[in-house]
Amino acid sequence: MSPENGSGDPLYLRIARSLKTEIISGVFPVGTQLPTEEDLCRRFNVSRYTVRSALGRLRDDGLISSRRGAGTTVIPPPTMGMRSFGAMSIEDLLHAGSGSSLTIGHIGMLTLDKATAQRTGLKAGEEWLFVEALGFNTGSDIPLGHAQHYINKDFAGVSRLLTTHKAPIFPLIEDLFGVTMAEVTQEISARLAAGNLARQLMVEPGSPALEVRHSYRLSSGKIAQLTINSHPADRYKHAVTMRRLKG
Amino acid sequence: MSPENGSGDPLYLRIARSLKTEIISGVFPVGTQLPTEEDLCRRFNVSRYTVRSALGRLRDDGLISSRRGAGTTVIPPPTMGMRSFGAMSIEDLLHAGSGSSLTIGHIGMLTLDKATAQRTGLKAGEEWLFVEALGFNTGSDIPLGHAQHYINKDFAGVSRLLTTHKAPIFPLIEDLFGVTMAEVTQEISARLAAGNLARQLMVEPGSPALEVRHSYRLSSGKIAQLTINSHPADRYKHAVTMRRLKG
DNA sequence: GGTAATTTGTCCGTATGTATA
DNA sequence: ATATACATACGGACAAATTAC
Repeated sequence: MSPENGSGDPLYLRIARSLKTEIISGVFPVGTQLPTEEDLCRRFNVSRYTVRSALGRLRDDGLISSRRGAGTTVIPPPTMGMRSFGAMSIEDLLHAGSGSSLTIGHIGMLTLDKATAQRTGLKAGEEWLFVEALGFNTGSDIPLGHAQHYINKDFAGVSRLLTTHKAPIFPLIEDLFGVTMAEVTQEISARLAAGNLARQLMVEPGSPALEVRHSYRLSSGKIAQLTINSHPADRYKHAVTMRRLKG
Repeated sequence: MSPENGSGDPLYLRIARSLKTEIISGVFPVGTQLPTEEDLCRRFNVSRYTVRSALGRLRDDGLISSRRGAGTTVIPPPTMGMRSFGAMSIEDLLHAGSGSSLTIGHIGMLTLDKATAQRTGLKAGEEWLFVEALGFNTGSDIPLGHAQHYINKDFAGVSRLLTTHKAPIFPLIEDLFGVTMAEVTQEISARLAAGNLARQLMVEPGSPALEVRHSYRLSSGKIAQLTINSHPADRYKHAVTMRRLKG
């Protein structure tokens, strides 16, 4: 097929990427129709099966919607409101209140050593953008929490925006790179604050802390961002209220 | 394919439903392998395309996971499965706590003293049904967590059902008394296990623990049930995975 | 450790059904 | 009613990852 062949990815993924790029770049604006599957078959010189696999991927990403008889339409990106969740992270707390501040302690590329790989579940030797920050209530010198962000190097370009940014990072990545987080996993566990963490949080070593992890996955399964927030137990509680929805 | 056509649904959906029922009913327990695609083709007398469509549906539902070369595995349900962003439903709580057993340590009416009232947020002097229990993984002697349930005395009648009951209590109350929980609040915090709790959980005093509280409110605003679960940090992690809706 | 068998992933061509325009 | 375009379904083939020997 076409000579541009970036990687060893399967055909349908390359086609999906190709179409995605065109959608994002405005070749197929929101609301317009994509070419028919048969047209796409001819254009990419592949079978309809492959085209449908590619379109299925874009559907999973929430970029398009297909209807039998009618064609395939580019739909507006779903702005997902993670905030309806309650306060999920330092950023959410800071963002919500506007009465809070963030100080970034470290930012830069990091090659994961074995210990870090073990702790994060990422692969040792890989390179990630690493951002470390402390969150405060304004006027207070006592940190509310400590955050470590590991950002896929493909999206390391967000780093230049982070120094002035207080909101969650993942919408920034979505906007900037035109990708969509397909899956977010949240893990909450208890731990003890010791050593460096205790010092930064200004608590006694051995005092309890709440660790909240978020991993953001693209539809490809690739992890775009991993965030680890640590909060002293007496300064943070993770609360969610659910209501039964009635139609 | 076959002449009998229970519903107007496409083949692959009927097969997906069929497999889903078998997974849920325990024909294919969590951790086991599903039959190979070829086997399923023979069993349902359909093409591999159709079987793969059905399996794809189960994958989207988070029931199975397939790996090339290795087969298709039934995976454990996320502790709480949310299907869409921002819309967490009470029903998701129903799936909590499968594959575990419960031993009830204490059960009876309790008049709250000041300390307990302070700790629970309930009013001192009120009378509640108090149930204390330890949760285990089936086959294990090491407790997964410790639970305290405070149940509104209006619903104390559930107590006689609890000795044999393993699932969450609130659906039981709903069934038995014909009421509906309108709102559930979940609060997660970190604490240290000490004294009695450490002893019951069989951990060193001073080790970190995760405390998960659920309060169940009726539409009247009355609290029907309050549950406090305490888990050793290394035995329990609170995980939620959120996915975008398909189709 | 290497080879063969197994099993899922990808891709093709074709055909028919069904909702939409 | 007709044409269009997506949805479903079949069969065959090879590739790639894993497992078993």
